[in-house]
Amino acid sequence: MQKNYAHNEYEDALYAGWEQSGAMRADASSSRPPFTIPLPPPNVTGTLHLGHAMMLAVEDILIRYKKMTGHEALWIPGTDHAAIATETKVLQVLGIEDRKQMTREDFITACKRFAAESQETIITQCKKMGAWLDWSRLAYTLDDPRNTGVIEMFNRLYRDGLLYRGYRMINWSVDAESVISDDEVVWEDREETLYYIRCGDFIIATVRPETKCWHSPVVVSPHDGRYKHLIGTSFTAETYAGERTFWVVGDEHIDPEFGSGCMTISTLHDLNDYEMASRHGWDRPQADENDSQRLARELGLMTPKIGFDGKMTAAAGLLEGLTVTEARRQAVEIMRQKGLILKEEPYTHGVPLCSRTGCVIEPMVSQQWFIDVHKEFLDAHTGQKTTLQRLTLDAVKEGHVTVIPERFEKIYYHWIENLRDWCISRQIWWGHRIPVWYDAEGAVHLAERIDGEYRAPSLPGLTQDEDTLDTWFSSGIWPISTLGWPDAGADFTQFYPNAVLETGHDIIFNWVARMILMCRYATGVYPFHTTYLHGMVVDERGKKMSKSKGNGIDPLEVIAQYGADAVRLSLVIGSTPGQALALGESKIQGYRHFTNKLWNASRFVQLQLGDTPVDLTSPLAPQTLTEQWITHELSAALQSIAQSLEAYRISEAGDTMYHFVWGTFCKWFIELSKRQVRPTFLAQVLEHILRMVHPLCPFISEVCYREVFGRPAILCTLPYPVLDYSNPHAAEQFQHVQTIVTDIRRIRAERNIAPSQTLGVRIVSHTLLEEEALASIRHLGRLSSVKETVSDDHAAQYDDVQIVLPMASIYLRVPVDTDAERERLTREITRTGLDITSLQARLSNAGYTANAPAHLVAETRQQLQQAQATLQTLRELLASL
RNA sequence: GGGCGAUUAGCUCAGCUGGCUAGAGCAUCUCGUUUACACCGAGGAGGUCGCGGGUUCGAAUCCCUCAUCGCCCACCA
Repeated sequence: MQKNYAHNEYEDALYAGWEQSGAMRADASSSRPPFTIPLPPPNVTGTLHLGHAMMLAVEDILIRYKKMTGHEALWIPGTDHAAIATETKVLQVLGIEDRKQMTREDFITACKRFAAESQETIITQCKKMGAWLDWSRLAYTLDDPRNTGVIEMFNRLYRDGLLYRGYRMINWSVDAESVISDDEVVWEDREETLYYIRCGDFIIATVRPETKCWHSPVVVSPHDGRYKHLIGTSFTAETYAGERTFWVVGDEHIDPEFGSGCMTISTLHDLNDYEMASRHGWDRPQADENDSQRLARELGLMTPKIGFDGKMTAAAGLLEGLTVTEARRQAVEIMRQKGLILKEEPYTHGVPLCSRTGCVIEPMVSQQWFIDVHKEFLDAHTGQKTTLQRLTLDAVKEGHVTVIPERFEKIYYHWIENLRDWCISRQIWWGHRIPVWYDAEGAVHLAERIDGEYRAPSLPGLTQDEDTLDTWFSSGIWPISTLGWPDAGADFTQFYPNAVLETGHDIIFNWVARMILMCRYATGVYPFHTTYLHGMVVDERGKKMSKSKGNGIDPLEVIAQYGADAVRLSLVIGSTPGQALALGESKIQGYRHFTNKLWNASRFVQLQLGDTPVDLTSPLAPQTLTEQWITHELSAALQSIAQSLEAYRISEAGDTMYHFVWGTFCKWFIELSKRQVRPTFLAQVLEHILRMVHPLCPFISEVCYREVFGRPAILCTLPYPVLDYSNPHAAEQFQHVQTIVTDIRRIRAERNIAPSQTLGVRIVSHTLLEEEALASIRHLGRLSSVKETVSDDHAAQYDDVQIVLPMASIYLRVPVDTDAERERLTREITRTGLDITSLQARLSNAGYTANAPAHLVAETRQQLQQAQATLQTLRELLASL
């Protein structure tokens, strides 16, 4: 073995070996208990970022651990076609502005080609992290089996009456030329101008002057003394687009304090205005209409001012055809000239933006497909009436799905309780085309399933809906579609429901909630029992990483530099679910040192072992006290790690592992092995450690295993080590050894005594140390001799430096520097005195002795006794100097 | 506007249901070429646990007020 671990020489080859072995493939006919994780599918067009790296690390640790503890672990990889994201990217690559410059067929071909090329990239990159994925089950949201699932889901919802097509106000992304869901809208505070515009005798305040070009009600508060007597009157007034008719209406929505206390409305371009219009019955013909409703109808209040191309319509008069931005500029200019603008003031407010393209969202009214989440239907699985909303809420409320961390449950409830119908149609081309065909009368026909495959209905003269499905529709059935649903094959039977869904907390709504909704609806069983939400990875100063800021860490670069294991540890240790993780390169470097440490520990074992064969099948049989102690510690560490992992406390498990390997095994046990060693035992301990470390550090653990034991094992297929060994006596002995050795070392450091200079030492202890413990002290403390007695009858030898410990006094035979010694003793006395004061205070408190648990009180008493004895000895020492 | 989280050593963070002198890693200081490792070893320094109250025998931990930072939801003509 070389002196340093060269990860680059091993990682890719190891991964290739795992793949070729076939061991990554899960067996659907296995009798072992299943443990399934669906990999949250990265976008096909994406490249690996730290969020993916975090996800892969966490899930891989769980999968490997579960596999090693006797589960049939299945981790299904896949990618997402990422509808709008991919379209945007493909348009960029093709260098065209609008998909309509191509035929639908050609554009989709271009998307397919791009997706296919891209997918290879992300898959290769996932492998770099060491992910134990079952590539034989690789899925893609747009492949045939998943397509079947999508259509099946659509048809079932339709037949249960849970899908409807209707006109609604939606978020229109002008650049994507599509509706997008509320979750794809991001709000940004922008400083714009609030214009005060003359409208007859009224002054209206608006940030959207370009929309003030059409007939409209002037809406005022019904309680506003300034205007309420005018309600019901009408008038004509000048707008930038010419003379229009206005009529005064009262509505509670108006805040008399804001702006001028009145406004005109744009029914088709603002949600509140649209709702107001429908509240007042302006949006449809009324049987017994009032003046306001008549005007609305006659003057065409429901006339669009902005088209789906983002340009002004004929309603804008001479500004027809301009973009909204340009129209705003020119409208203001015209109104200024006409003297209609009375005041302009800066105004900061939230502006809705498209998260995919960054353009401003135009609220528009259009015909879309929706999932009705509030409608009651008969749940085929329970025979009960319910709603999709209720099913989704019950998932967490009734404990079918546990959310980690718990606080996200509240957030989940809040969101589901306010759940709105889900708009699932998109006006883009890349994705699952809505599986609906219309006949000449507009009646809906669904796809027909023949020989397991869905086909267009056989009736002639049908046309398919032009739109595609929201990308989250196919992601929503991911936990079942990856297992072959709607067919209840071996995979579905064996591996459903999934165990854990692990993802970032940013997509709890648009993904997690929707999977719960769809999968429970489709199968009657909730799709996973645990949702683990990892935190977002941010930079060292807590800022979001982004390419534009240049503060991002590229996982591939750091993997190349420090190794995948180090990257994994740095993402997992010190990271709390749901909590942002600040990651800097120094942290990764730190864990690189750890992997190198493990490498060198293995190297030491290899050197000790030579050609001696090791029987790795026989159980660990400690003989000496030292061996008993390390076995005890190893057993405790294994138990602790298992407990942590079972409870999804991965950081805690990593921390325990790290400290056992470095702090206990390397720092103490290997050093002790240099005095006396049984190489086969040492090797066996290492072998346990490598298996223990494997889920966290799959590469280095396996490399070391092969190097030391000379056999090409795949650690993931071996059992996770379990030791049921406890030896409190050995543990206590070495607790003393460690304390005493540390104190001796401190004195050496303080007195500048060279390590090469050996010292004599005499220990007077209350609990006798075993011969082996004494020998260990002699070895680690670099001592020439160690003597031990129980009685302190030689305490008079004050030419020695005496260290006073609770369980022993240690006499170090070194030249005494009186001044230094006085200083040290005074310091010790002060500290012990403080301890005594605090212990006495605690014990003299009647409440403490009465209320605290008995063992705590007894412990305190004992501590006080020891401290008092220590103080006594220290004082005598000081006095004798 | 509503909600959630964070605030602990110079930096990044642990600290689970209240109970040992509040812990790690990195950085820093001193010493060190002891037959795995300088990507190392030994030792040290460094914290009134954001502020102020409260509950309790006992609070970093539970409750309240405030402050700062961050996130989420809703949304303002």
